[in-house]
Amino acid sequence: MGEAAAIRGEATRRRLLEAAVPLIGEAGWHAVTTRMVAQRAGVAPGVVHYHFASVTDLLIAASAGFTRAMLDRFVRELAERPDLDAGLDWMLAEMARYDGADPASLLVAETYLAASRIPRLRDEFAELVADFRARLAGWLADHGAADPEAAATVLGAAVDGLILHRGLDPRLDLAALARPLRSMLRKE
Amino acid sequence: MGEAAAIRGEATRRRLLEAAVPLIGEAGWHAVTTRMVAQRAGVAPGVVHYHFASVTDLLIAASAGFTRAMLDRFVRELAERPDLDAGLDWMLAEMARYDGADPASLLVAETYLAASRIPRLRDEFAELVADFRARLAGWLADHGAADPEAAATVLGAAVDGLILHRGLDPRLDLAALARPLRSMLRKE
DNA sequence: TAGCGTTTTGGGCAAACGTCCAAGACGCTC
DNA sequence: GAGCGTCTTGGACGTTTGCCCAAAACGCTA
Repeated sequence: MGEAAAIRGEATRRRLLEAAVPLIGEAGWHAVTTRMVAQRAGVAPGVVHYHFASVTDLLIAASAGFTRAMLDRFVRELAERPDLDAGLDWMLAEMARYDGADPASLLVAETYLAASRIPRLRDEFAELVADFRARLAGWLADHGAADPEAAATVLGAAVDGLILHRGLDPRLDLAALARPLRSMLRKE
Repeated sequence: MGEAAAIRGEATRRRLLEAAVPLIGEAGWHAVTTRMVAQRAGVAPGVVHYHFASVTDLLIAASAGFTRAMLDRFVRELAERPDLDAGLDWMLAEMARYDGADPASLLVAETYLAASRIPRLRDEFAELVADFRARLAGWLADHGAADPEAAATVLGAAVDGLILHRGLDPRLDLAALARPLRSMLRKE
């Protein structure tokens, strides 16, 4: 049988996913079309519906995959910071790499919205975020933060919110936020 | 001249805006169509392009108008709270009224995203949010909060972020967040 | 009542959409 | 080289979109 063809097909599938990721951010979830994805992936338009049942299916797979990898990397790198202050500073520096209008930031925001209308995506995304929050709370607890569960919730929400706000005003000074965040985590 | 006609026309224009507001939240910015808005407003499809140059124009006017009124009310009611703790509790209670999947929450999120792609909307929305942040910082300063500028930024971002997160998990306990937020605002 | 300015109507138009499909291309086994 | 399974192609289909426009409706003035 055509084993090489199957491998090549898998590569095409992956290229479609990789092409879809920046497009969701650039054009918006609803504005991504089959032809758009196919063109950026360098394949014929019809190939999308060979590998995916629908455009929505492709977008769900692409956005969930990207977000999962992103959060994973975030938590993994955070774990390497020695204490709360270093972790906080790293988080703020990490966020400074995104201006809120880049494809990665926009993809996450688009996925939040799409999730509110696609149950399957909401379930998957909710699990991702809950897992992220739990791991963040664990790290906070391990490093002596006060009220780690609630603090992780506020911190996680603030990260998403700040990314949105930076889309409106990229000059927003993230480093200046270290002080109030530190107070929040300080015990007693 | 037809003065009554002009008044009636203005009423129709307002009805189109009012019809567009929930639709942006329900269907999503890109999914709102002329015929959809016209039907909900109870008018013929063509009337949209009589009162607005384009669908995008209508959506910009509708979303900006709604957001402005919402933030205004928020700041006005917050000003009535006597101290930081009462203000914080009120904010959390206010947010609990939205489950993150209601049209109002979704409209705000949709507007953030649309703003990233429509310069005119971004400018208008950025001004709204900056003004809100400044007024929130003013209230915090008046009531003795530490680092009011930075705290207002974190607080404002956390509100938006929490609304997004509640769309994924409506059971998220907002009242439990009062403690870390209080710590953040505490002086010293 | 006739004329005028404004608003409203409902259908028409080209363009773009998601999806499908018959035909071809490719690599593999006999 | 023939046959087979998988992947790829490019165009066709019906639907829906934003926008436009001639005609009708309306309230007003003269």
